[in-house]
Amino acid sequence: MDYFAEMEARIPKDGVRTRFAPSPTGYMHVGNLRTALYTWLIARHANGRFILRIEDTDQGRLVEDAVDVIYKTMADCKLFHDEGPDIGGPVGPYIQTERREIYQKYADLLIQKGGAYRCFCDEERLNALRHSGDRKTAVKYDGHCANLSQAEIAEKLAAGIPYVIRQRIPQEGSTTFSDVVFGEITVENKELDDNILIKSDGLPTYNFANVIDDHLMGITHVVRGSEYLSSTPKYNLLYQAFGWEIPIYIHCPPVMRDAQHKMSKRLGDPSYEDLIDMGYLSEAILNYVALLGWSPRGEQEIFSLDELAAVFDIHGISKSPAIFDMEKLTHFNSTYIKAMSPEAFQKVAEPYIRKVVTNPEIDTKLIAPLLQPRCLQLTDIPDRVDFFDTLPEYDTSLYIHKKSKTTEVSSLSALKDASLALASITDWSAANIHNTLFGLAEQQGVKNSLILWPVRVAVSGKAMTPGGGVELCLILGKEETLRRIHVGIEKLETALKKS
RNA sequence: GGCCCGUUGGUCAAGUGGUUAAGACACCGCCCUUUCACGGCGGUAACACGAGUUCGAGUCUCGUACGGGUCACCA
Repeated sequence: MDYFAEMEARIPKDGVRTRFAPSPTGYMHVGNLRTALYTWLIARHANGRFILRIEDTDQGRLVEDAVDVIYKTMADCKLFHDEGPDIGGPVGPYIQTERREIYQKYADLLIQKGGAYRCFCDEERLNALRHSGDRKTAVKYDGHCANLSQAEIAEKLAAGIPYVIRQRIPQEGSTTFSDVVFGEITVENKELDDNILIKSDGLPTYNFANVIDDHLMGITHVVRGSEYLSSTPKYNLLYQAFGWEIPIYIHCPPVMRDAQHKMSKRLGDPSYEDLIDMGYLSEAILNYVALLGWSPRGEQEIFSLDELAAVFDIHGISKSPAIFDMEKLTHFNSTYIKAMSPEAFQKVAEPYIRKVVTNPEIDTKLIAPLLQPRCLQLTDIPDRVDFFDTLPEYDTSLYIHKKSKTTEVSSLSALKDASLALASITDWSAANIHNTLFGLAEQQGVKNSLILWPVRVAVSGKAMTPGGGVELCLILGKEETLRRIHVGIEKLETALKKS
């Protein structure tokens, strides 16, 4: 068996195989994450295999540890791959720089078949060519080296002139391909350029590597961004030149920051890691992103990864770009937070609470349940619970609540009564605090809020708190509660004396 | 500029010739309530424009406008 037959023989031919093929940039774009998700979903839906391939052929853009970011993100999102650089597989290597030999052999084969040629043009000539037209019209490669004689080629090779390998595009006819999302697209071959397949450093460009790898790795569904739509005809010509079967194409429209611009790190848009740092849960991000450009049949919006895999249908992917809406993500996030078990929430909330609540006397296990139903992002937490540690300075106008008809005067008397009543509690439990304060209201024949509002303000110093007065008193403990109420009484007395 | 693609409320979107044009987020109002929130109920709001085909068009065709992609030894 020759080299090519051996390579062919390695290709698995058992069902759906998809691949996520990021370049290691050091972070995960939201758009990339969505592509990864869809790719994973297609494989899982079909009980197929999901492959991770690293596209690192651009030596100029190497980023330290960038591959680790990819592994970490994928694992974080539970988008586990079946084959990849770290775990191997039948059609490795899965890192493009380790496949150099393969691309070179196939490029030589393509030259033999007439589908490619060596080009010795230097940068200077190419630049001159590019600027030759009137600035507005793009200039294709002029085919200067397309028809060199064997003798000329041998001579240049012997002289050690650097060269690239270019795709030879047929001058006549047109190329049609079919995309699951965009339908059938036809372009005239004369619109296509003789793109570079192998760079002078010997590494392939995306244009070549993606075709070779997708074929050799047995990829059945090619999922990628719609920016590749216009070069897909060239890839098809490559598949044809090799006599290979063309995969199913699924081009996804971009994720936008607004109607004009793609989301971009440079414009300050958050990457996946940024969103995590902003207190979003990866499950919520994934769920939101799944629906950004794809819609299921029914009206369900909340899906676990497994549920998504079960219902995901590539025909539901939309053609038009979608604008990323942070507010809707936030909605998904709060929904996921509410759905967590109290234990799970306690665990993720703990570090955020402890950022500001350093007093070891305070039990975070009592705080977390108050936070859970009203937490949109985990990063909301510190600002909401900081008062447990130290009572903030506050203005007595907080005691005035129009709806409950509380005033500074009524609050002063409520606090005095509450202070007395609470002081007599021996067993500091939620039930006892509740009965004491509500009993007070009943006994005085006033609305509950007339007592509870001032108590809550006095112990928190805030207009907004997680939980009501009873919960806060319980968490703070008897001593601290009474101390804070006395602070409140003094504040009110001073304020009232002034006026 | 050439080529390719897209266009349903502010946003995500359903819709495949006949619908009161779904649903979700956001927004507004009401209710509940020991605050805010949560929750419940209700509301405002859309087929880019113009021709054509058809008894009938968001759905088909053409054009216009607007927007995007692409035209690298980047992916």
